[in-house]
Amino acid sequence: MIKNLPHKTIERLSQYRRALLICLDSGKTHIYSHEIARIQHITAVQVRRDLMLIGYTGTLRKGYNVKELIDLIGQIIDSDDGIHVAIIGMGNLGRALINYFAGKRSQLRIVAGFDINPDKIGNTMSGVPCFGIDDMESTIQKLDIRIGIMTVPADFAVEVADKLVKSGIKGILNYTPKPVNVPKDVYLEEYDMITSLEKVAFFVKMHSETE
Amino acid sequence: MIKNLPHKTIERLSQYRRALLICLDSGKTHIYSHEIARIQHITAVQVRRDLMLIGYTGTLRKGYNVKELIDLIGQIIDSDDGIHVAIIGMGNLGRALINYFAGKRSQLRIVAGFDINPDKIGNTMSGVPCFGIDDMESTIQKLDIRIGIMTVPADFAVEVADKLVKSGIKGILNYTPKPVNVPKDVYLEEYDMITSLEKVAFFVKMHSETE
DNA sequence: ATTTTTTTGTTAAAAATTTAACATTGTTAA
DNA sequence: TTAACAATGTTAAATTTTTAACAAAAAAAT
Repeated sequence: MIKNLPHKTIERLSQYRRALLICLDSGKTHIYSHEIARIQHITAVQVRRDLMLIGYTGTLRKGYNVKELIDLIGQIIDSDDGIHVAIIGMGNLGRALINYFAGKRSQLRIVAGFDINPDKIGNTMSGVPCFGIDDMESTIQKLDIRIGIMTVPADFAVEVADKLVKSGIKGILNYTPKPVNVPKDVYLEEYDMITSLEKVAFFVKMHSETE
Repeated sequence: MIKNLPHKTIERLSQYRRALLICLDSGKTHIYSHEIARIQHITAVQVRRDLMLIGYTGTLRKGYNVKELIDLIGQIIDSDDGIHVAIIGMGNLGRALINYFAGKRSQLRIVAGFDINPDKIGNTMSGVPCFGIDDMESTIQKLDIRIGIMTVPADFAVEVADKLVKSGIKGILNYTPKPVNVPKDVYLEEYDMITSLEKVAFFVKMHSETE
C-alpha cells in the first residue's frame, strides 16, 4: 500500500471491519454506506469517502460487498504475517485486554505477558504465558514481539517504556496515565481513561448549562 | 464558562492538569509552556494557545503559576459540585478503572458498580459497592449518578446503554467494542481498544515498509 | 546603558478533517 | 419508454485543528 491515508481513516477502517464482521455473521452479503455510518455514528459521506481513499468500489444501489470489503481493509491495515504483541502489567487492565482478544482470530496475537509479581510469573492467563519483567528484553527478542501494551501502574511507566525500547519494540500502546518518551522510530499511542472521563463530564456539564 | 472551547483543547486541559499536579507535588511553583509541551509530546505553541483560549496569562519569562493554572483548569472542566459516576460491569476492566480512580480526590467519584454476577452483588471493591443490574435504574436515581462507564461484554452493550438512558444518565463512556445508540441529550464517548491496537500495528507496518 | 536572550500572547497561515454539492447510473415505477 | 428514485464516487467548500510568525516585555549579559 503506497497510499497516504489519514490517521482518522485508519481508525475508522478498523471499526468498519468490526461492524462488517458482525454483519457477515448475520448473513448479510451487502451493506449501504448509510448503514455503516449509522452504526458508527458518522455520516454516509464520510464512509464513502474513506472507501474511495482505499479504492474500493461498491455496487450502485446494492451497496458494498461485505466480504470483499473486509478483505480489502485487511490488506490495508494488516501485515502479511501475524504480529506478536506483549502486555506489560498483568493486573486488571492487562487481563481485561487479554480476554478481549482471546479467541479472536486476528493478525495481532498477544503471545506474552510480563509482571513483577512472582505469583503470576510462570502461570498462563487465558492462554497467555506470564514472564518476569527482568526477562523482558530476551523474551521480546526470542518471541519476535513487535508491539507492547503498557498496563502497569503509573510509577513504572517510564522505566517499562525504556526497557521496551531497548528490547527493540516497534510500537507502544500506553494505557498508563503517565506520558512516556520514545525515540521517533517507535510508534507511540497514548490513551488516558481519566481524560476521557473528564471530557464526558465536561460535556455533560456544558449541556446542562446551555439549556 | 461561556467559551466555546475546541474538543481537543478540553482533552489537553485535562492532561495538563494531571502533569501540573505532579509538578506541584515535586515542589515546582512555575512551569514554562515548553515544559508542559514536552511532557505531552506536543508543541509549546499549542500549549500557549490552549491557555490563551481559557484566558490564562502567565508571567513573562517565569512561565505559568502551577497552582493558579490547576485551579483555573478546574474551574473550566469541573462541575461546581462532585459528579457521581457508575461502572457497569465489574469485570477486569471495571475493576481496573475503579483502582485507577481510587484515592484520587477528584470531582468525579465512582459511587457504584453494577454486575449480573450474584457473587459480586452486595460486595464492595476498593470501596465501591456492587449492585445488581436489575437495580440499576433505581440506584442511579437514588445516588444521583450522572455518568455511566460501560465495561460489560459486547453482547450486553446495547441493552445496558438503553437501561442507562432510561435511568436518566447524562453521559456514557462506552469501553465495549460495540457501538451503541443514545438520544442526543446524552453525551456519548466510545473508545475501542482493538482499534487503537490495530492503529499502532498499521503505523508500525507503515514505518517498516518505508525505510 | 544598551544589547541580547528568553518567554509569553496573538494574529495569520497551513494542514487535516469533515461536510456539502452534485454528476452518474442502475433500478423501479408510472 | 420515460421519469423518478436511490445509491455510489468525486470535486469543492467549510470547518476544525495545528503550526508558524512575530510583537512585546522582563531578565540577563555585555
